[in-house]
Amino acid sequence: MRIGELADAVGVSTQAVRYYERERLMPAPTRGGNGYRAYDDQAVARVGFIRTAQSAGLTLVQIRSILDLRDRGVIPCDHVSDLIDDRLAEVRRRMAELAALEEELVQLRDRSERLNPADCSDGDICHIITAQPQPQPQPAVSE
Amino acid sequence: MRIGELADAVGVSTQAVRYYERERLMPAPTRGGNGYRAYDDQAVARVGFIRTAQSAGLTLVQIRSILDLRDRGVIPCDHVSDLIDDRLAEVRRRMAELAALEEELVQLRDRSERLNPADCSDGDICHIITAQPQPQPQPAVSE
DNA sequence: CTAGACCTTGAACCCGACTTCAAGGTCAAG
DNA sequence: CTTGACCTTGAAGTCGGGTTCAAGGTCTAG
Repeated sequence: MRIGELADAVGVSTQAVRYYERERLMPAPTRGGNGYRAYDDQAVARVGFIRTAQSAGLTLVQIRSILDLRDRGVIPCDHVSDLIDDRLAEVRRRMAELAALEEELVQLRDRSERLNPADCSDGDICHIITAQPQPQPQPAVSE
Repeated sequence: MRIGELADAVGVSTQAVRYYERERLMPAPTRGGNGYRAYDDQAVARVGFIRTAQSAGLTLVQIRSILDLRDRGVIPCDHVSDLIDDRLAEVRRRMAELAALEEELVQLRDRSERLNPADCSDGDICHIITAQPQPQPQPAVSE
């Protein structure tokens, strides 16, 4: 199987497959006489695993740590379990942040409906969003 | 007021202030005889506005669009209102995504507790995370 | 007069997961 | 024999919001 077929089979780009190889998530494949990469079904499973793990929100570094264990013959389940727990905690933290942000946005929106734009004085930029006192340097809620 | 005082007053770094100037969120300030930037209270309010808008999750490009209107003498409230609505929709979309991801992770975690690592065959990488059929190329849930 | 705390500039670097570009080699069909 | 679809490599670009580095100039206190 060539790289394009592998990529099509899993639904990723060929560049992504080469990228995984560079990043050592995929082993260097055997090569045909023409220098083309040759893959077997295991490679399909491996790229599939990578994508599934990614869809669970694991980073490529984390996924590589799983694959490294596997390649060294260690059953990675305990490690995977830890990573899932970490990720779950992170997702919940993030959800809480977003919930707080949502509330703030709803308040801003309500305010924008209550206030008359004509009252927006020249002194401030916009009366909907007004500068808050800066207790801690709040680096903003990133995505 | 010099740049360090402005930065301290708002709680940002001096580099961030210069960055806002480069990105045209802050106008080029007047300069003292020594070439130092000189700011007034309006500048403090403006940087404060930027940070507050950022904490509502607006991007610098969006914030600049607000400031541009203001600088051209247009009351930006309607535009701000639209941006807030957009952002709110985005946050809610994101929360829904995260909720789905959370559920997936909980299922994975439950599975990891049910399954015995010893049953993890050599054929797959890890029996907790198994490749799913790939209907649409799922580019993973990004943060 | 010198130390140190400020200020100036431009350029490079950071994160992650790729994509894009450039410049070529290979192979099957017509 | 050419077209076009594949494949190869390495380097660079993308996104956002800055930070870090390098190499200086300025000002104030002691």
